[in-house]
Amino acid sequence: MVIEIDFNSDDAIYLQLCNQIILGIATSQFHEGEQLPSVRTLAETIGINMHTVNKAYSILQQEGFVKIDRRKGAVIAVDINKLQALDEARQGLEVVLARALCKNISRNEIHNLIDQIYDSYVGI
Amino acid sequence: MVIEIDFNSDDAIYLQLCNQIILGIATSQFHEGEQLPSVRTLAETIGINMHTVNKAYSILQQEGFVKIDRRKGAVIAVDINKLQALDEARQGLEVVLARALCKNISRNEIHNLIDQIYDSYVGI
DNA sequence: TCCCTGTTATACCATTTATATAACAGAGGC
DNA sequence: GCCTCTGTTATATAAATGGTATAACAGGGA
Repeated sequence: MVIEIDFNSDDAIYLQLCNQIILGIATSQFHEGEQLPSVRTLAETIGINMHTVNKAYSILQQEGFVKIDRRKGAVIAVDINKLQALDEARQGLEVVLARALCKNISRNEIHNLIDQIYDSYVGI
Repeated sequence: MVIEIDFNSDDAIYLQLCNQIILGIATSQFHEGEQLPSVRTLAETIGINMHTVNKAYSILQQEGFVKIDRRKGAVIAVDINKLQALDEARQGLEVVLARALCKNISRNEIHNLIDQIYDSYVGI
């Protein structure tokens, strides 16, 4: 999977890294058990510091998307905690929906966006 | 409207302030044309610095939620740019949905969350 | 033994966040 | 005119964050 970092983004590099990898898992570009590049090689590939990659991996581990093994490095291993995941999804949606509602975006328009994005992730 | 700031939050104070006010608009606790407290009084009320409030108001102005008048201060004035708003909503949803999909949250569960949140905002 | 892995520690610099003062200009009320 | 309210602007400071740069350590595989 190609990981792209926008160095002009407002988002921190380690956050973009996290999001890209999560997106990769969601779109089946990364599959359970697959090894991610080592912190040193990925840092070299992208052209950033080792510690920045390490920070991203550590957060992904903490959030239950990978497990880190001293031998193999970071391995995709999604830990499912449905209740917690639902709660986090709700919190994220609340922020997005408040903005959308202010801007006169209808409930249906949001539902349509959801379907579009889900389709693009899982394949139609 | 009561504005609550969590000083232990990871989110910056000015960001929490923005989100609270946007939430207030979405839930009709603030209505078009209503004046927000002056930067000094709101800062005093919350117990933070004037410039922190000023930063939040400036961002809200930039994002098209308020207009700032030297005489009246910040006034709720939502500027509707549907295309841009839809695009921003999509970007926000993409991040939330990627995480949700990884954690085995179904499309229907998301749709239900959307309905719940929308209902809680506009009143059933 | 050598090399690869993550881990840890330290230092450094730039940016961001938040605070603290201070002063300025426009507008409204008296 | 005077006072007071608005936002605006300019500094300065302290703390936290983001990112980089080195270096060294320990575990495991070839």
